[in-house]
Amino acid sequence: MKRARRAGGKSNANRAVFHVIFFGSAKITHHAAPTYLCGMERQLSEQEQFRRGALEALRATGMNPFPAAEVPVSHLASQIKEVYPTNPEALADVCVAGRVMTKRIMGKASFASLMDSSGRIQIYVNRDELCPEEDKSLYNDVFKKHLDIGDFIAVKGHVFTTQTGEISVHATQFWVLSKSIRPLPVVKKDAEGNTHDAFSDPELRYRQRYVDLIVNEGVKDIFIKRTKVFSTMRDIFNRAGHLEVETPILQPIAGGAAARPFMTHHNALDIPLYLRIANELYLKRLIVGGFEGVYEFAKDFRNEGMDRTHNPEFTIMEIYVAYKDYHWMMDMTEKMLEEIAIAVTGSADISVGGKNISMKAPFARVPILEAIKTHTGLDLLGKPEEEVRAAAKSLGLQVTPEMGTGKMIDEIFGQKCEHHYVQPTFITDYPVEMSPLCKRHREDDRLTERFELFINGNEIANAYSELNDPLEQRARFEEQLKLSEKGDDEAMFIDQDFLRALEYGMPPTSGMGIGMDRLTMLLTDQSSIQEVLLFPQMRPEKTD
RNA sequence: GACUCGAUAGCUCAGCUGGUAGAGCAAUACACUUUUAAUGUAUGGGUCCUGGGUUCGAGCCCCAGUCGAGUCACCA
Repeated sequence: MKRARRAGGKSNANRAVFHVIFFGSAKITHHAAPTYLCGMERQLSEQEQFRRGALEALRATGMNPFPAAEVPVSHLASQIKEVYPTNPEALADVCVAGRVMTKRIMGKASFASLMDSSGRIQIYVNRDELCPEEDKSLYNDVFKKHLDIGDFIAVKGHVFTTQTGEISVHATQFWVLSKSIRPLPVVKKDAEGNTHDAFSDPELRYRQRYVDLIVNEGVKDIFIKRTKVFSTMRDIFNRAGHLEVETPILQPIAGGAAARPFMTHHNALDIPLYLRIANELYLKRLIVGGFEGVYEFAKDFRNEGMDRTHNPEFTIMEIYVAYKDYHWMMDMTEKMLEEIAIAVTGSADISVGGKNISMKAPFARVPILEAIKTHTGLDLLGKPEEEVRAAAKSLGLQVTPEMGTGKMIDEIFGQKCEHHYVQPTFITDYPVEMSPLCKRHREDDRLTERFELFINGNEIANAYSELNDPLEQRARFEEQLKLSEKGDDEAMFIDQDFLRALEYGMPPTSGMGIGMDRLTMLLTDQSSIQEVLLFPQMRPEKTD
């Protein structure tokens, strides 16, 4: 009953729209009446006033500038361009809908281009075909005067090619779907493909991402590719039988990483809560619980500085697989990244900032102390803290007394080695002090079974053979506590529940986190994280 | 957090030595029935980021602030 009534209402509305548009014919005078300025808190620009005038003028013809009815779209712009060259007869009666992006009026004939989700298509409108009767107001007033760049319209007609060879829709009917009352930046491209008057101010582009997506070619494509990165990775994991899960974002202890958290408060429980900085400890609890492969695309939050590669909220994919080690994880990762690169860019060879990078597996594997030896000549394997400190100083690094061996080695690698690894390289076997959640190396207990993957000099992934000895894990947390007392504000908290879980027993497990934003930056050749986030964090706009 | 650069019309940008605020696109009006950065003619459009100061006079010089970009620091 309810459904039937709704369906009936819809088709009536459809008829009503056609009726008012094609038969309404009030004489239109164009001026910006002051009535619709009443109650506006903001001074309107001249162009906004003209557009509100056009909106009222459309209403004065009896037309609804914001009709409710479903639009009977038959083709996307891209489909028309695809089909026409081989089968033009199939396009004798099409209906396309989209946003008006350009308008060229040439007296009794006009061109406009419509943009839909697939791209642009030109439409051609001829006065006497649109208005075969005496009354030419639909063309002279509605199309020529009240239709603006940015408006949504639909047109019906047949597809043809113009004298200059452009596939176009020869419109015999059109109707307004939604009026735009704010002028859009008009970005033009010339015959040589040069862009003119680009909408390029980064502040405006990020704050008004909707405008950026409309007028800047290629922006949509970055986000389509971003989604492709996620969906390809998800497919690979699902194919392997791993389970996608969700774990808490509000956590009583922000664990699993070294970072300053955002803090919030739960009113009913009257307790502080933290926004997660990682989900590692929760996913490992699930391995304890008997799942053998779990993963999550997790929004993490870190209350730290913002720059070209850091946004306060960002996305990490973490995966944990039981009975595997970090060698297995490297094998899996390199194959996966090759597959994703091909899926997203069409090739395993990608170009990043003018550099050619091969994402073809296998990737190089270099122990961190070997990397330091190669790039500094210093052999730090098994060296006591004082010797490492002296080495760091000799390399011109700032070292403080509270920095342990691990931190200093990390510093040396970061400053002197990291940027050399442009081609994908697994840096392995980090000192145990830097990796409190990672299992000791099976052959050298000063090291851990850990790797970080570097591509284009940036860290993309971080993985371990996970530490599953509950007593050693407790001891490592206690080491962190000491670091914290020494003044390291990033040292980890002790998560007692996580330790309790490990005490029940966790199978040998390998885990990895991949920075999804940075992976997307790499695969879309973007040097700023803001270009791969739809809505990057910004300071609030001033409101007056 | 430090340093550098920037903010002028809807968009992109000029603006000289401190002397009435400029261009292109967009807009408005007219012309133009296959154009495409359409074209031609005419016209309108400004809190020069904000607040102080110097000066007869500030878009421009000085001070403070806001917002953004870049570099560095921080950041597994």
